[in-house]
Amino acid sequence: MKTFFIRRLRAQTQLSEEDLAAIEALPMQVKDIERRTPFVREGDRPSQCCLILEGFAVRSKTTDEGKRQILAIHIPGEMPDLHSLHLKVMDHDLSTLSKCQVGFINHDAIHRLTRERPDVASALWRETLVDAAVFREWIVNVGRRDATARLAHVVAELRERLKVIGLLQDHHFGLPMTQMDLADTLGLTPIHVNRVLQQLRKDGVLDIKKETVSFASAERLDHIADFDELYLHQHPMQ
Amino acid sequence: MKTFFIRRLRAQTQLSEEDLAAIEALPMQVKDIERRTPFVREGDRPSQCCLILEGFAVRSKTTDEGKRQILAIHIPGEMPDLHSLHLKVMDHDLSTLSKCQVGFINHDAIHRLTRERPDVASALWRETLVDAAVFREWIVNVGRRDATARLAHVVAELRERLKVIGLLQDHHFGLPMTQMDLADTLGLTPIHVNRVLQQLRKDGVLDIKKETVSFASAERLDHIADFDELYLHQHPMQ
DNA sequence: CGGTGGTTTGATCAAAATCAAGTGAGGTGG
DNA sequence: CCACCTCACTTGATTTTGATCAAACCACCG
Repeated sequence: MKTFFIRRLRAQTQLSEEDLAAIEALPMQVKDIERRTPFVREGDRPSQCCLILEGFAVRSKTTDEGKRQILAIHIPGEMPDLHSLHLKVMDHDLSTLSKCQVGFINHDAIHRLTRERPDVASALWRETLVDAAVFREWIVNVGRRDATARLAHVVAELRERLKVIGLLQDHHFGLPMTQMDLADTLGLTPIHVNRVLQQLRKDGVLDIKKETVSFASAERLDHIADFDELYLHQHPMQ
Repeated sequence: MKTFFIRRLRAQTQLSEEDLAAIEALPMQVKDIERRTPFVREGDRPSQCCLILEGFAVRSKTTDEGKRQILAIHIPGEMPDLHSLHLKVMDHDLSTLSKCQVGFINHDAIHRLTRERPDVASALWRETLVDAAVFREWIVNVGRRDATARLAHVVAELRERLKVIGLLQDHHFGLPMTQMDLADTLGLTPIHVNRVLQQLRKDGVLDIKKETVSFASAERLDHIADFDELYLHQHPMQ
C-alpha cells in the first residue's frame, strides 16, 4: 500500500525495519479521487495528512487577480500536506492532476508515532525540509531563468524524483499535465509554453505529448536547465 | 541574548517556561560578522545552526549564468539554516546584509534537546515549516505578480515579521538592502526596481531611502501587494 | 456529428531587460 | 580642505521576452 513512500524513505533515510514497520502499521483511510479535483483548500484546518499512493497532485495558490501559480508537483509516495501537522491552517490548495489513490492518516496517529520514535520524527521532518529545498529552487527557476530553462528544469527535476520510486522509463515518463498546467508552474502563459515546447521539440531536446514526457539526453537537458540535483537531497549518504 | 528568538516562540507556540528555559540554556557561540559577508556556503556541511541575534541576513543561490536570486531575508530571532539539522549539505548560501551578531549552536546540542523535549522539537520543526510557507508565497510573488506588486509584497511581509519582534516603528522600519539586493529578491533588474520605486514614491505608497522603508498606509500597501498575512502563520491560536 | 478540451498559429502589445551614460553623497588621502 | 574615488542611485534610448487578443485546428467522445 505505502510501497512508494517506504521506497523513498529507504533510499533517503536510515530508518530501522521496526520504524518502517511502524509507519506501515499507521492506520490509513484510502480514497479514490477523480482527476482535476481539489481535495484540500486554502483556509482548511485538516485533521489528517494525506499520502499519494497513485497518481499526480499539485499544490497551488491563486492571486487576487485570479492568476494561478502551481507550487509543487507531487508524485506517488509523497505527503503534500505533511506540514499541516504543525501549521493548523492551509495556506494553499491541493488538487489532483490525474485520478489518484490517496491515503489519509490522522494527525493524532502521526503525533503519537513521532513521540514514540524520534527517528521517524526526524525522517518526516526531513521530508518537509526537502520540500522546502525544492521551493527554493523554484524561486530561482521563476525568478532568474528564461522560459526554456524553466521548462527544462521542471522536467529534469521530475525525471530525478520519478527515478527514485521507479516510475522513470529509460528516456520518458508519464506526466498528466496540460500546457496550461505547465504555464501555471512556470509563471508563463500557455501560449508561450507552447512556443518554447515547439522549439525544444525541434532541437530534439524534449517532447511532451499525450501526457508523456520524453527526452533524448539527460545531460543535454540538465545543461539547458541549469539543473543540479543537489537540492533534491536524494543521496543523503554521500 | 536569545531575546528575539524567545519573543517569536512565545508569540507563535505554547512552549512551557521550562522548554523556553532549556532553549535559553543551549550553549551558543556568539560571533560578530561584518556586513555583506557570506558565512555559510552551498556545498558546506555545517555542524552547527546559526541564530541571528542582531542585523539582517539573506539566503541566496546563483545560477550558471551568474544571476543571483535571494531566497529569504532573515531578521533577528530567526535561524536561517535550521534545516541543516537534517539536510547535511547546504544547497544555497547564507550571508549578512548588515553587520550582524550571530549565535552558533551545535547540532548535537539541538538534537539532544529535541529528543528530550518533544515540544521543542515540534516548535523547531514548525519554524522550518513557516520558512517553507514563505518560500511558497515567494514563488507566487515572482511567478505571478507584476513588478509593483512584488516589491510592495516583500515590504508588507517584512513589516509584519518585524512587528512580532518589535522592530517595526509606526510607519517605517530599517532595511539594509540596496536596490540591487531588492532586484535579486524580486527577480528583476536594479534599473527596473528603481523605476517602480519612483512610481510608488510618487503615488505616496512607499519610500525606501537611506536603508529605511516607510509607508503611508498599511492597508493601501497590502492591497497593492495582494498581501494576506495568513501564510506567515504568526497567529497560530486563531 | 457536434461538442469539448487541449494545442497551435498569427498579429500586436506591454513589461521588463539591456546598453550606456550620468548624478550625487560619503569616505579617503594628499 | 579639497580632489577624487567608489558605490548607489538615476535617466534616457533601444531591444527583447513574453503577454495579450483572436481565431483555427484537431482528436477524442458521447
